[in-house]
Amino acid sequence: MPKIVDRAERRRDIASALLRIVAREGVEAVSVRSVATEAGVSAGAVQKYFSTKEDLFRFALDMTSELLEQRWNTLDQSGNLLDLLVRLLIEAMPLDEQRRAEVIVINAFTARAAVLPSWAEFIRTGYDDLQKITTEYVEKAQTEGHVRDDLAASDLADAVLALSDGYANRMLTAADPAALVPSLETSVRTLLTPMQR
Amino acid sequence: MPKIVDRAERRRDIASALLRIVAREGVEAVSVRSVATEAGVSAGAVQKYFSTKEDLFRFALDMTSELLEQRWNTLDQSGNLLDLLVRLLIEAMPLDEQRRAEVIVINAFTARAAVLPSWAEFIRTGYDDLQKITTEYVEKAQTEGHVRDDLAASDLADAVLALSDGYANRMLTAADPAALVPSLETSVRTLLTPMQR
DNA sequence: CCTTTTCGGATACGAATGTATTCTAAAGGC
DNA sequence: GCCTTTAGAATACATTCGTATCCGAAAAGG
Repeated sequence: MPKIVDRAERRRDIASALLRIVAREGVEAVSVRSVATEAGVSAGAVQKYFSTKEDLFRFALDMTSELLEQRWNTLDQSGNLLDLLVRLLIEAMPLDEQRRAEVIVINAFTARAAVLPSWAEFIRTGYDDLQKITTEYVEKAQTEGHVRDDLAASDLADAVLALSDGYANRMLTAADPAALVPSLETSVRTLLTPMQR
Repeated sequence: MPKIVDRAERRRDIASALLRIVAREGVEAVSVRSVATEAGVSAGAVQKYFSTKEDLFRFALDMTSELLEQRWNTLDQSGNLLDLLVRLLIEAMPLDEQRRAEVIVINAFTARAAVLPSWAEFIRTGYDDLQKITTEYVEKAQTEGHVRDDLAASDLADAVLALSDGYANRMLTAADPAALVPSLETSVRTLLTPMQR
């Protein structure tokens, strides 16, 4: 009896529109109406799928994480763990519009989380998970001898995540973002490569 | 004949109010009215000193840079250049309300710069200056033998700035920001210390 | 074919925004 | 002591915002 649509896909469509706006005009350009226009629907339709603006933002953030994860999973898994880690990091850099949007969205959420306790927990949890995964990754790389083991894996993971974040931020406003990639790679390898080569 | 006030100081007062709001409630809580209330004046007074909201933000950003620079200049200059650099970096971390505000403001501006070309140049120039200064600093430290010289100073400077940025961002939402300081110090020293110790 | 349910467009509304304009109170030079 | 200039409060105004409400259209099962 009812008119049936793929609700999940519709939500992704709308969230994608939000991400495009963020990439092109920034977070402050996001409104229910601007997202609706970008998605080619009315504001009422957006409200149908997201009862509130915060819902919409949360969904877009979740979707961003998933997209990033998907891209990681489809990555070339050959080579040693250090080489793979370097590829993962470069994959996370804002080198095209899609990834620019992701970085900007994550930044925007971090900024909000710095000030809204409820969001802080959300972001912190995500970050802690990432830190944990990275630490385990580094530990494995250490046992395989591709990463120095004279420092704690968790400290190295912190450093790697900070480097990743810092370079990503820098690339957002750099005249030629891609030009920073070699520097990123050098930094990570320098930090992680075992000594006495 | 006229009523006379210290115009420059008044502007700083108002900009400080903005920074306090940013630290406490985030950038989206900043409006002409909220800043006026925080500064204890009317919205009309704020308009008297800043013709537009963007002027106000720009001034606050400039002031932030100056505050940071001032703090650096009053820092203990003893010890070798690597130790001093580590102190500089820790000094830039958001470990109290004042520095939290600075980091959040800079983040907010970077986010805007990623999307508004006119702001991009502003931020980029500031970043390029910082990169240049840091590079010169690293070069000096290299000639004094406190920093490894098997890598280009400019790459090391990039890495240091990225680490600084990344750790600062992380601390914004971390449950215990100060707990990350040792990790930051270890990372920087590991990256910069000459080999064969 | 008709009825029921959902889709999604249109409109309404109060709050908040940036900015322009207007007004009055005060301060210092003549 | 008056007069000019400025500080800064008050008010006004058009926009935009998020959200609530209401409506017609379309689709599928009976």
